[in-house]
Amino acid sequence: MSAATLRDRPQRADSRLPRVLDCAARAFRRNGYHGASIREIVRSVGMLPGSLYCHFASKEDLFVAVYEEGVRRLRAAVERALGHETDPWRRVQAACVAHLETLLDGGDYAQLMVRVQPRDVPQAARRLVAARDGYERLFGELIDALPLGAAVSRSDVRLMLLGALNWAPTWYRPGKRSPGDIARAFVEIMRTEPHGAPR
Amino acid sequence: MSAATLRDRPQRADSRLPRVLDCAARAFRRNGYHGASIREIVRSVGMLPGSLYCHFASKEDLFVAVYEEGVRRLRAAVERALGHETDPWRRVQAACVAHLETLLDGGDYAQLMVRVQPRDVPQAARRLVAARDGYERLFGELIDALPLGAAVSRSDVRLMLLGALNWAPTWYRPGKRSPGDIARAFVEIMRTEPHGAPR
DNA sequence: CCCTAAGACAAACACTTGTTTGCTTTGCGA
DNA sequence: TCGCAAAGCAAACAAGTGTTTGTCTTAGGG
Repeated sequence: MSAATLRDRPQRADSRLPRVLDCAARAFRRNGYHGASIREIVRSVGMLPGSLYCHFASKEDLFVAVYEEGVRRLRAAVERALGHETDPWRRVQAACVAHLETLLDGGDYAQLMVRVQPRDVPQAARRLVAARDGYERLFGELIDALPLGAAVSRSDVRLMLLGALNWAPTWYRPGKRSPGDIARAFVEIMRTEPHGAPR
Repeated sequence: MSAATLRDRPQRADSRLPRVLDCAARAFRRNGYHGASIREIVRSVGMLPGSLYCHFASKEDLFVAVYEEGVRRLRAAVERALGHETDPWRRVQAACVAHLETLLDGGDYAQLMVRVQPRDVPQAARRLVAARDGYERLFGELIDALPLGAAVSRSDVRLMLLGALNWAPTWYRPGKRSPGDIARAFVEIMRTEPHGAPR
C-alpha cells in the first residue's frame, strides 16, 4: 500500500522477480484477485510463500505491480501502432487493433485491466483506476480528432468502442477470427452506417 | 452441484430464503464470487453459517440460484419492454434500454451476469454460460430482424452492442445521465453514421 | 390437536488464507 | 577477497474459509 514498494530497487541478475510477475499475472488473470492465492503463485514459480515478501510488501502490492505492467504494455502497443499514422479514422483503427491484439493474445498482463475490478483491491483501487484512466485518455484524444457530425457525442463513441473491445475477452475464442480482424470490423461498424432503412 | 437443489421445495411463509438471496446477490455483486464469504452473507441476513445449508447444498448452489434469478429478471424486463413494438430498430432500442436499466439500477441480481465470470464457479460454469447464452440469443433475434446492409455482420453488431452495454457498469455513476438515455444514444450511434468524412 | 418436516442454532471440523519471524545462502560491488 | 544486502528457506502465526453434525424450535397440513 505504501507509495514506494520494495520493488524497483537494484535487483540481482538471477532474480526470480520476473517469473514471479509472470506467474502472478497468469494466476490473477485466470482466477481474479481473490481467487488467486499467494501459495498458488509462488508454487508455480517454485518458491515458498514467505519469499514473495522479499519483493512485495503485500498481495495488493504484487497485484498493483502486475496491473500497472499490463497497462504499460497496452499503452506501448497502442503507441507503437499509432506510429506515424495521420488519418484520424486510421489512427483510431490502429489503436483499436493494437488494444484488442494485446488484450486477447498479448499474454496475461493486459487482461487484468478488464478482468479485475479496482474495488476488489481496496487499498490500491485509486491507483488502479488512475492507471486505467490515463490509458483510456489516449483513446479520448484519438476520438476527439475524428470528423464526426455535431449530433454524435464523442464520449459516447469512446465508451461504446472501448466497451465493445473490453468485453471481447468474454466471448473470444482463439483460432477463429483474429483479434485484429475483429477490431477492424468494430471500427468499421462505427465509421459507417450499418442500416439501410429510415426511421 | 447436483441438478435439483434443496431449493424450490414447499417453503414456509416466514422463510428467510428471499432475504438470503437478496443479501447474497448484494455480496456477490460487490465482491465477486470469491470475494464474498458465506459468513458475510448470513451475517447481513442475521443468521448463522450453518443455517444457509438448509436452503442450499453449497456456496456454488447459492450462487447459481442468484445468478439465474438475475438472468430471469433481465429477460423479463426485456420482454416486457418489447411489448408490441414492431419496428425492428425500435425493438432493438427497447431491448437495450430495458437491459441497461435493469443492469444499472435494477438491483444487485442482474449485474452478476456481467460481474462474475463463470469460470470462477467451476462446477456450475456450464449452467451459468447456458443461462447467459439463452438470454443473449434474444438479442440475436432482434438484430437479425434489422434491415442491415449486406456488408455488415449481424453477429458483430450484436457483440458490439452487448459489449458496450455490459461494460457500462464499469463507468456508470448514478445521478448523471439515465441508463435509458445512454442505451438510446448507443443504439442511435449504431443506427446512423457518426462520421462525415470519406476514407 | 398433533406431529412431521422446514428451518434455525451452536459448535465444531479440516483446511486455506495472507503474513511474520529468524536464519541461511549467495551474487556482486568495493 | 571481503562484506553486505538481496533473496530465499523453514516454520509458524492468527484469522478466515466452506461445510458438517446434532439438537432444538416451530409453523402448518392432516
